[in-house]
Amino acid sequence: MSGPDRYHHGDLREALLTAALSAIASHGIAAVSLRQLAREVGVSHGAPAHHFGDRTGLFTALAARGYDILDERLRRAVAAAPDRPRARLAASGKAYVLFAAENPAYFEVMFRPELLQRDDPALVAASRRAGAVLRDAIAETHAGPDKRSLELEALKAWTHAHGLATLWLSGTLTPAMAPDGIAALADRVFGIDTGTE
Amino acid sequence: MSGPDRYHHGDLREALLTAALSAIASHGIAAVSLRQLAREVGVSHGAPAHHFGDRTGLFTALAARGYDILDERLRRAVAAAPDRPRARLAASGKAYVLFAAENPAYFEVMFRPELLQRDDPALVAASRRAGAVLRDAIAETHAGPDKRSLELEALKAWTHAHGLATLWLSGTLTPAMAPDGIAALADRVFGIDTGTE
DNA sequence: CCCCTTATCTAGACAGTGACAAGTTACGCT
DNA sequence: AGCGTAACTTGTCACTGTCTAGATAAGGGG
Repeated sequence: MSGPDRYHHGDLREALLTAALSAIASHGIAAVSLRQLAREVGVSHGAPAHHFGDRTGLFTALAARGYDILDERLRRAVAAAPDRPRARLAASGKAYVLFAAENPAYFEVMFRPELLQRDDPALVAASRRAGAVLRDAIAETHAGPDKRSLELEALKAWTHAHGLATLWLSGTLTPAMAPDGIAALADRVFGIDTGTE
Repeated sequence: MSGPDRYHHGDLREALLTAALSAIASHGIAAVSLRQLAREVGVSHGAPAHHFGDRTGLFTALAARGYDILDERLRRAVAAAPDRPRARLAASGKAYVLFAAENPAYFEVMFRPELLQRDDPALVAASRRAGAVLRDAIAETHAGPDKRSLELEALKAWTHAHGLATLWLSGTLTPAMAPDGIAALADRVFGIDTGTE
């Protein structure tokens, strides 16, 4: 019962998720089909439905996992940054962009609401966790309890990082704009001093 | 030959484009099918292929049209803004976000590279035209010929506007972040003085 | 007026898809 | 040992994009 062709796969859910991830990375999210994934994993075309119910169920599970990874990346970046508020903010912005650049498949699925079940508990929880990191990093930049302006600063930082990430991933940025890679570009955009300016 | 059921549609290409636009707006881009569009327009399922060749051909034509509208919006905003460089820059950023908010279907299709033929001449030309407006608005904010820093400022403004637009459209922004609509939010993010701060 | 070229559209077929329903197999617990 | 249930298979349905060959209309010489 340990043969490769046993009835029970053993860890089909995990196998499907990783297969989906690499399929998105190599052929784009639109080209991912449940049947193809099932074929790659060596399972019948109806099997995925048991674990994810739906096509959106699979993508939702992937997105939740993506938020977890992003969360961890942000926390590490903030912890490693110099102990100055602005530096922490810039570090988290850069970490956000780098996460997107290094995990395009996760990032892509995370912001495609039509492919997600947005009220899925796991997804909502993971998303909240990651969002809190960014907001905490912002909170340090403000001494006073000006909540209104704090929210605005958080939003500015988020939109900035998100815009850079999506434009980079969509391939819209010309090579002239990013001659030395996304990391260096993020440094410049977020005003991180690398000695080049 | 002016009956509603004549063999030649007369303006099938245009009819398909507008049908696609409203279909995207109401059911999302993933739910748009060539066959459904053909059905709505009252034409056989193979007819669209003649005008667009491909599913991506239709979306490419839509995207090019979107860039033209964005171009015009940006030009008008810059022209109407106060004659101070920073004000023009903020106005163009706001116009970018408002274009996205008011034309979600166009905006969505414009930044979905997997649905587009990115080397289509009409698309490339329209995209270049719109991009030039933003860069010109930036150029005015810089007196010196510091090309490097100019490119950076243009990129910052673009990523900022693009991030805000995509986050707004994806529905990721919580209502608490934008209690008074996207226009007011854009004002705050771009630092346009509306008397609230 | 007829013919022929060209653009436009129809009709049929094919492989592939997501979803659903019903049946089959194996695991785990008592 | 037996049984409940989770895991998976098999078959089917309506639908999709794309390809093909054929039908129809419009227009321009002769």
